[in-house]
Amino acid sequence: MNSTELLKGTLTTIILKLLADHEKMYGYEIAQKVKELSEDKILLKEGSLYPALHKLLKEGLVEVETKHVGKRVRKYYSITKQGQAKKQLQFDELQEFLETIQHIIFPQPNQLSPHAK
Amino acid sequence: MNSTELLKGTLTTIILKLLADHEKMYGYEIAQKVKELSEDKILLKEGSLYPALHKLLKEGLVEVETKHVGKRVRKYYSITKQGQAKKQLQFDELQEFLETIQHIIFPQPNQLSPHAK
DNA sequence: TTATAATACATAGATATTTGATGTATCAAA
DNA sequence: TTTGATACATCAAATATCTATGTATTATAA
Repeated sequence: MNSTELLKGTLTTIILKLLADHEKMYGYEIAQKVKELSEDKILLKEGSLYPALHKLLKEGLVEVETKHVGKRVRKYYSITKQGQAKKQLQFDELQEFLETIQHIIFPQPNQLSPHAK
Repeated sequence: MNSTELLKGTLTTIILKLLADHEKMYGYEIAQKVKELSEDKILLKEGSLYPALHKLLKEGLVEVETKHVGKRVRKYYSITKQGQAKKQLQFDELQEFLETIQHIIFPQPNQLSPHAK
């Protein structure tokens, strides 16, 4: 019931967003970026991240390229055209959801509604 | 992967919020209210609502009063003092989460930051 | 030099939430 | 009298994420 619950449904959206912005990133890098951008509030666990990436790959929303750095392997992921489209869909959905939830939970009238019902 | 995923973790927050505002409501009424407030975007299913109410009851966050309307039974729920406190905690968590997620996903500078990084 | 932490991948089992399906029953309206 | 709305309820299934665990490399600190 900590805020990790709230994360559900947003993980792939976040990943697609980062890949849309960065053109290629590897798993560990994504996790670090999320940590950084969220100011340590969202800590992606490997057990969430890697399966999510594999799923995105299977769905054709990202593609992967393996690189060897020293003796280490890095798997760079990049977003596909399909992934871009999916990202947009998820953005719209998320945007709408955020508005809806704020509408319910924090019903302060916004800038343009002088007479809230 | 529809927006119902996004709902996870917010259901009890929504219920507590409505009960905090309305002092007593019965299940069906809650479902209708959510439907109304969300403009038909969030449709609470019975299979989600009733178990959630039962759980809140068991945790002492709400209390219940049975009323008979004609031959029908209605169970009116009201929020407890504990529930109020919990609601506040969840509000704070949600608020923070919404800010964080918007920070990641929709990084447009808001009204008061002329020089976004 | 050796232990520890960070980097980098991976998977399996446990957990929790919600949905879908199904059930009972009352009441109002067509 | 049939349909739809009201009003409760529960269970099996689906889904997503986390915890825990594992392997291995590299850098840093002791």
